[in-house]
This record gives sequence, structure tokens and C-alpha cells, in this order.
Amino acid sequence: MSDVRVRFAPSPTGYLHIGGARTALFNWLWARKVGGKFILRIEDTDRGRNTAESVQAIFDSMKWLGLDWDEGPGIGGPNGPYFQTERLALYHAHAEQLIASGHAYRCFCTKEELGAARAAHEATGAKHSFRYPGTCSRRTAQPDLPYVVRFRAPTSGTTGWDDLVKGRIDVPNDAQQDFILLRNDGVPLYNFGAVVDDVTMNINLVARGDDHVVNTPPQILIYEALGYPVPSLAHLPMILAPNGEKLSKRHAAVSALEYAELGYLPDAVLNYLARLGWSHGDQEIFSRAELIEHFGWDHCGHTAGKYDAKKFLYVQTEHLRALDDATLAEHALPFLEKRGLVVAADEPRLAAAVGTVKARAATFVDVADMVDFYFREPPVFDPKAKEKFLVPANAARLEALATLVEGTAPFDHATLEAKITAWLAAEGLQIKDIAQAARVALTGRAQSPGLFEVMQVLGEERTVARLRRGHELAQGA
RNA sequence: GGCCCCAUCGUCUAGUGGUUAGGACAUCGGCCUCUCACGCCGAGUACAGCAGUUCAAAUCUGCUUGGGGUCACCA
Repeated sequence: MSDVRVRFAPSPTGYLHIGGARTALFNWLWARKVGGKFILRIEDTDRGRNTAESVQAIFDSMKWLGLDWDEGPGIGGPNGPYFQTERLALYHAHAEQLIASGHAYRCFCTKEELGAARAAHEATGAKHSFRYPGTCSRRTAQPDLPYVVRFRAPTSGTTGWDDLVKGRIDVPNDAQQDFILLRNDGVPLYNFGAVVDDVTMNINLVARGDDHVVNTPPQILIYEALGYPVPSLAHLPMILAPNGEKLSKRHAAVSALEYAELGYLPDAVLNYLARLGWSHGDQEIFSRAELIEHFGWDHCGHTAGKYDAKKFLYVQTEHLRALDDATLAEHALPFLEKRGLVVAADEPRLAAAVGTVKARAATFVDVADMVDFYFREPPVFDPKAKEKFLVPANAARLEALATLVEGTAPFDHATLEAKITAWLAAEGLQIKDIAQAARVALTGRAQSPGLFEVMQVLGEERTVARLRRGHELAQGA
């Protein structure tokens, strides 16, 4: 156990992006590694863009990935509520505290006035971007008008911190401006809401995306003005598209949940995401437990990583192969149902069937596709395969093969192979001479697992029936 | 443009002053083989550039170039 408290604070404006999922993962890994607490908080103050469906998508994604939270929505905790819109009184109280201490002030400038000032500033072709001139910072009258609360930011000196992944970062304060803490409707802006929440939730390590480093100085200023210690900070490089652009749906499946549909394993997704931006020597494949065991901020990279679909698929493949047949069957079952196959969960042939395609499949979608013929009667015939191999020239051999294997006992790979091999030798034939025709008759396709294992899983009855059916099709071709 | 961050094979990276610069994915050969895969063997490919520090630099310093982030009453 440790007193480490980390959090993941997504904004529910859509699906859970894999970049966000990685941020959540790193926080979660650290909490699990050191025995700390992982808190989930929903930053829903942007009422215009937030939706209930998005909130649900976050929960579903986190659950699918297996990133369980110790405090947060649905679980509660001593520092709730965990939705920012339910914590408005807290922000108000902290804003009042800052006004009282002189660190902040009420600003009555309207958006229109500011807009005009901004336009005027830009018209001068100035060197730096527009900054609030501090008009209300010096005003004494407090009219009964709508106002925002602004932070009185320093204009000299520097604000910095020792970033856990990037090292020392110092930013001159002259780049600061009197930024807004609370909008005129009482809702906090990101920097203020995040700090008040992190403070009141006792978060002592904040790990987030690279894009937040510019938010850090103002946040540190707020911590100091409030009189609270600044938490440890870690900024993780972002995930970019292969071409270096910001990663979006145009480049890849960016929603964490999409990988569930694509037939990926949550552990594989976590493995890939972790390795993108973090490393542990030359190791590429990690189980969830290994990730927890080896994770650390010191081995997080400093460079933005590019999404690589091929590498991702490779990692998924490795995880899929590590599954035992029964577990693989369990995972693949929903995907069989998705393609209209009715297979009982306790169907004994299912595990054996998936076992024969394990080395050939990358995802559960692949498994379902490759195992389809075992459970569909008749199997779906690939037109080209049928046209090429179920021809009159092969008809007699298919019938002979059917007759040969009929009655074989035990009806298993080894016995079948021995029997067929002997027959082939006696006939002066090679396995090549019958393989493809038999394969198409048995599976409907030109590619499949080995013939003998297919026969074993199919069982005597289906094997013989399909070979005879193949014989008929070949004759009629 | 200002501020900040970053820079090793195509990609993810190992590397923390002295290495034949390692691994993985991808690519290209070959082997295996009843098909497709798997597996095995092998190959090519990288320290952005320029100065400097040092006996010695991918590792330290500076500059240049390149890339990224951010400049809201969004998060």
C-alpha cells in the first residue's frame, strides 16, 4: 500500500479515444503497481458538448479494458461527487477564497468588449497574441452585473516543475495573462476545475497527455495561491497518426470499444498502448501482470509515437495465441453468433475447432470466420475453390476417400493419417493428389487447417458425408 | 508568430562517454509443407546537420534544421 492517488479525468464528448485510454492505463498501472488509488472523474463542465451516451461510452470502455477505478462514478468514495457539474459549490468557495486573498478578482468585461479589444489588438499586427489588459484588476466598484472570476497572474519570474517524464520545465511568467477561473454562469474553466478537484480529491500525482504542459504553469499558480502543495506531474507524449498528424478516425479505429468489435483482446490493446511510449528493455509482449510489475515513469519515452496498425495486430496475435483452446472458444463464441452460427456454449467441438485455427488467426473475427465451416451444414463453398477442385477428375478419389475413412476407429488425426498415407502409397498417389479436392469438399475453401485435424474435429459422420457430397458436386461439375 | 516540448532503422524502441549501435513490427530472400498460416534461418535499413568539450560522443554543450503542442467565458 501507498498513499499514491492518481486519476483519469476524461471529458465526455464522444467515445474514449485510445490516446485517452493510454493515459488512463498509465495512471492505472501506477496505482496498481504501488498499491495506490485510481480515481475516475468526469469533467463535464462543457455542457454544450457533453452527452450521457459519451459518459456511458467511457464507463463501457474502461470496463472492457479492465481499468477498474477505486473511487468514482458508480462506486463512490470519500471525495465525491465525481462529476464536475455536481461540484459547483466547491469551485465557487475556492474562487471566493482567492478573491478574498487578493489572488483573483471579479471581471465585468463583456465578451463583446473583449472581442473588440482582441480585434483592435490583432489589427495592430502585434507580435504576441491578445491578452486580457487587466481592466477590472484595478477597479474598485463592484456593480451588480454578471462577472467572471479572473486569476491575478504574475508577470515576472518563472513557473516550473520537475516533470516525471520530461524533466525540468520552466516557463516565463510574462507569457501569462489574467486567465478566467469561473465563467459568468459559475461554471469553472478547465484549469480551475481540475486543480480544485485534484486538491479536494487529494490527488498527488497527475499524469496526462503532452498537450497539457501549457496548462501546467497556470495550474501551479492556482495551487500556490490556494496554499496547496503541487502534485507530482508527468506528461506523456501523444499518439500520432502514421503520417504524423493528429490521430483521428480517418487513420485508424480510435475508439477503444471498436477494438472489442474487431475481435481484439483487452490485454492486447493495453499491451500495444503501453509499448507505444514506454519500454522495458527488449520485451514486446506483456501480460497485464507484467505491465503492472515493470511499469515506471522513468522509462516513458519523450517522443510522440505513431500508431502502427501492423504492430498492433502482431501484439494482438501473440495474445490470442497465448490463450488456451477453451478460453479462446469462450471469447470467439459471440463472434460466431454474430455471423449467424448457432453453437452451444458447451459444444465440445468448439475448443478443438478453434485450436486448429489458432496459429492462423489474429483476431476473434478471424477465428469465427475460419471456424465457420465446422458448424455450418453444408459449409459455404468458395466459388473459385469449388470450380477449381470439385471437378470430374477428382470425383472418384473423393468417393474412394470417403469409403476409406468410413469406419476408422478411433477417428482421430493419427489414425486417419496412417490409414490414408498407407492407402495413398498403395495407390501410387501422393497426398498432394487429393488434398485440395478433399479440403474443398470438407471445408468449402482452398485454405484450411490440416486435413487430418479437420477430419478429427468434424467427426466421422460429417467427414464422410461431406466427402460424398464433394463427390457428387465433382461429378456434376 | 510568442512560449513550451521533442529528435537512433520505414515504425515502436534499447542505449546514459569507449558497443561489430541491440530487439521487435514491417519489407525482401530461403527452409519447412496437403492449402493457408505458424515456425526456423538469413539480408538490407538508423544515431537530422554543424560547431564545441573530451584521449574518446548516439550519449555532454551551443547553434541550425525539422516535427509536435498551445495561445477561448473548450477540455
